[in-house]
Amino acid sequence: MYRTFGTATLRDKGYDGASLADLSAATGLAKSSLYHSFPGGKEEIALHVLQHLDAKLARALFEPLRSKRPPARKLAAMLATIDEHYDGGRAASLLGRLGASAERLAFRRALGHAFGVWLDAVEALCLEAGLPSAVARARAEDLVVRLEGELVVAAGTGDPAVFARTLGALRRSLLAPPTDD
Amino acid sequence: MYRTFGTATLRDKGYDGASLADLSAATGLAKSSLYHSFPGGKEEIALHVLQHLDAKLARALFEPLRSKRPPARKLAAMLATIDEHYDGGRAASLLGRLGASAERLAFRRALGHAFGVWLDAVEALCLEAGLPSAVARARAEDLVVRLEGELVVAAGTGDPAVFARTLGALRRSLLAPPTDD
DNA sequence: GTCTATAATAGGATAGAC
DNA sequence: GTCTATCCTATTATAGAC
Repeated sequence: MYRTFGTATLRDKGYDGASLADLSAATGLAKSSLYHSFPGGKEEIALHVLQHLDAKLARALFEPLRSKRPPARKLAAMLATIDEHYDGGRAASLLGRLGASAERLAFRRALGHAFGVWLDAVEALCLEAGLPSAVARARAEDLVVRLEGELVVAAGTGDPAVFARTLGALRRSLLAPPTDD
Repeated sequence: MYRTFGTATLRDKGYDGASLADLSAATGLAKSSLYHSFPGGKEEIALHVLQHLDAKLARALFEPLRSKRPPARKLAAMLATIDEHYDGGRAASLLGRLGASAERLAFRRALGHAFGVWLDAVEALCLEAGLPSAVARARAEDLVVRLEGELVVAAGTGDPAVFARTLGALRRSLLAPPTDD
């Protein structure tokens, strides 16, 4: 079950950009050794990495919800986790990168599930804060959309600084009473 | 100067995923013919496509600003153009895709410029609507972030429908008086 | 400017020794 | 389970005819 990684390689280079040689170098295992653990080759490796992220997301996002702190605190904790995970906007999104290769139906299910986990966690937080059901879902979508978009724009403009601004905006607005939404 | 395209191929498959064979098929030109026009190979082709998009963005986004219609109308026109360009959320973002290969410094400049053009156009619209300078820039960033993020999430979840919701939200909120922002 | 042909290399994948 | 060696194909790129 291994140094499950290759995660950073796939995140940074994308599915097509990451070669087996890259993954071999990153894991310290020869290519043929990778095939021993993952007979399906690169696709199976990527899938494994995705499922690993899925589990990590579930842990990182749902765990904080179980405490008895007020929703605003939980949101802050959630955003701090996200900030760390994405290295303040400098790291790319694995979900975004692999989503680019989402024609591969092997990835569709896994990606859909991972995004679902994320959206469900944020939605649950919104509901706990007393927002109506429809608003909660829309707010959750908005959070995920803005974070993923932020990473795209940060990479495109070379400026990761705006990531912090978006995190701040989300912290202030996500749980606000519904008005214009 | 050619069927400048290959655009769709690069947008759909990404830089690493699009082979010269793909680009050859898409343009109808033999690979060696592509090298005649673009001695720098795939990288030069991608750069050319990026610059073409840059020009298209400038045309599509700044042109509407020149009319005498009220800002809200201009915004609606801008969003309609964007909706069409991204096929209602079904088409990927070329900027996002090539941004994934932004380590290539050849792309950094071009990407930064294209995003700058887009941001400037939206900022100009916000300023025209009377928003303070800092708010205008932040709103512009927010629009671009949300649209790029929307495309990532649409691809990842397989659901392009939320794109329309985000366009609607932007139409209603982009030029609103500054409050919580 | 466009083509066919071909070179050179990198990529994904397998065989078989240890 | 890990390695070296190898295979085959795809990929980038060039040469040279038309």
